[in-house]
Amino acid sequence: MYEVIRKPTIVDVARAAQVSTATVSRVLNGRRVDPELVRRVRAAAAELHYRPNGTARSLQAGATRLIGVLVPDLGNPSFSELLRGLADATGTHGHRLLVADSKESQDEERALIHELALHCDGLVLCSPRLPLEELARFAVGPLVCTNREVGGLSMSSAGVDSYAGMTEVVRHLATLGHRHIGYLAGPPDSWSNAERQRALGDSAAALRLQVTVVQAGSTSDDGHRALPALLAAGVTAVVAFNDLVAIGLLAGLREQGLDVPRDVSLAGFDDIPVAQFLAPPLTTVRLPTEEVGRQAWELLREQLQQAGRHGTVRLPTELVVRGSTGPAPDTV
Amino acid sequence: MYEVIRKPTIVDVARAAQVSTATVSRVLNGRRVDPELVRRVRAAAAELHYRPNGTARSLQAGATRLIGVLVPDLGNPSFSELLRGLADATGTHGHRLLVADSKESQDEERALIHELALHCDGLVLCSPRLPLEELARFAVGPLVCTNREVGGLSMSSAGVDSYAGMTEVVRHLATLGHRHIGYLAGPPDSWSNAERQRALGDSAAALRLQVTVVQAGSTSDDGHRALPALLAAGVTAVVAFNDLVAIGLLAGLREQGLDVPRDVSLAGFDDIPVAQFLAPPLTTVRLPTEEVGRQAWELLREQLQQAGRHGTVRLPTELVVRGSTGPAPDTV
DNA sequence: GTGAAAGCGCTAACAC
DNA sequence: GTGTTAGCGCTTTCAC
Repeated sequence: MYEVIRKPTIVDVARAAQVSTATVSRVLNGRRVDPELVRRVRAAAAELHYRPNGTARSLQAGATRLIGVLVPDLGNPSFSELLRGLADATGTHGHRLLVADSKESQDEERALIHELALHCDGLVLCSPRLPLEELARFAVGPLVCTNREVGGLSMSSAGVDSYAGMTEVVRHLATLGHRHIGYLAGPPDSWSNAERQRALGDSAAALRLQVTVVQAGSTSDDGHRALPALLAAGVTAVVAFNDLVAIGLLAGLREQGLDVPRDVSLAGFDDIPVAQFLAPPLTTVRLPTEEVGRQAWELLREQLQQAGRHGTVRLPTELVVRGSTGPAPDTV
Repeated sequence: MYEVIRKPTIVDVARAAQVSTATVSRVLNGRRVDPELVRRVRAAAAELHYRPNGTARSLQAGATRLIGVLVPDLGNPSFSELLRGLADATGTHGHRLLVADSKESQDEERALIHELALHCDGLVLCSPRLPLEELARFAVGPLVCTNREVGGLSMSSAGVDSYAGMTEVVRHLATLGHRHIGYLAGPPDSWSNAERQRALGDSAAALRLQVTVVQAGSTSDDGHRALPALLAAGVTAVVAFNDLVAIGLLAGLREQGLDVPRDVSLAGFDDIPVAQFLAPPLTTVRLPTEEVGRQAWELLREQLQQAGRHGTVRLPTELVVRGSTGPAPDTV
């Protein structure tokens, strides 16, 4: 008996079991087959350490059961959470995730979308940074964007209502007596950021508040760096693009000997797990990020079942008031 | 001109360009071809919106350029970081990541490994929870484990030197005068946890320190819940399985009116990004997690190039002393 | 330099 | 029930 060097195929199993490849296939896929033959096939497969080739199956089936996911930054906990929701939902339907990180680069994003599309049945683009008209070109296959408006294009969209969330947090701050609010802006290409900034502008106008926008980013370091500009502006409350940014700012304020919320109130977006454990616990707009992932899969599944059937899901946010926001300090 | 309903294949392009499929293939893959034909093929491909089928390519090539990655919890920032390193490294070699989350379940882990293996050229198992002997059965293809000893088995291993890290942090605490140290243990199946606990035991014995181990887990909630047991034991310093757990405990201590580090010193593992922004900033054992991901790819790549060629990489840790550890309180 | 044809490993008609 | 065979879409000899 000679060792098979190359990986055993269904042909090898068939030969060893003295049956046809069709029978092997049937046994492997649980079709009705004579018990004796089942036994022989099973034995041969085990003997040869046979493992079916997924690629060949996919080619034959015309589908890979792979879903491509593109995120701007794998390190951001809020994308991890989305990924988790997505992995969970797709997993129950036997689909797996092909994950790529565009590192906030539009060029990478473009290249990766092209590449992922070759291997996947559908694509989920998380907070894509590419302009809408360019995204439209990829809408040839099943496609869902998260946290990104898609206009009337033939793709689906799942996201949260950032506008309402921001409106709510601004109202909360206004109620506490704050008249000058700072905003630590997120990545310039981020649609969520634009949406939050727009809501802030609208709310501030309606409530006659002053607003100072400082460009930050999406990480704690970005928030930390933004402190000086914020202090110079003389705001009494700050809303950060996300919790990570808020955390960086919080640390900076503490280093300056400023107390939160006595001297400055602070709120974030996301409600990442650590938010509640900070000192003070962070007031934040909770986003159902994991649920966005699950909804994205549902939308994609609809497209998979019936091409061209796209929809939009916008999930509500919830203001979680904790210790980092308080009454505005008395002003002279 | 009728619309092609099914996706256009290389045959459609060949027909439209009046050339053979071989020529189309050559053009697509940048082989030498008559410029005029190149033009025609390009035009036809564009006209038909042709996209090559990645599955067919993979089948023909005998490789998918897909790497399966299994993590116990996608929500844990330290796995995100590893994923990032891995995505980065594999990406530069044209490989993509097939990601699955076992949710800390051994059954899921087993099932997912089987499934991933069908579609991938190689596997990276992050902190696998399955017993070693079972893992060995999967070592038929290229395989790398992270943060897991693999004995003499035919697989590679990339990880950090948890033992040395724990030894260092214990010495640090002993130097500060602590004589009774608490350990918030991680997931029971985690090899890293076992390693850290072993190091703690050894160090404590050498330094004649008392140790109290409290079972926690890997999340902040786990750390938070462990507080009562720890207080009852009367420790003056605590080492947590990871930073997340430490954060939960830190919040709990604060709620009890206890000051860190005046009343209790606290240290974690990982040095996740928020660690430095906490109040007080967290003393922790920094693990080069992203680098572990990169090294895992290098080890896998070696196996891909030459079957059976496995190795082990153990990266050094670094104690980062911040504000959460201080002198032991005077004891009566 | 180009085309015809074989074949990657599997499944699904289709005959028997 | 089981075997034979034709593909799935692509790349790659091998002739020409």
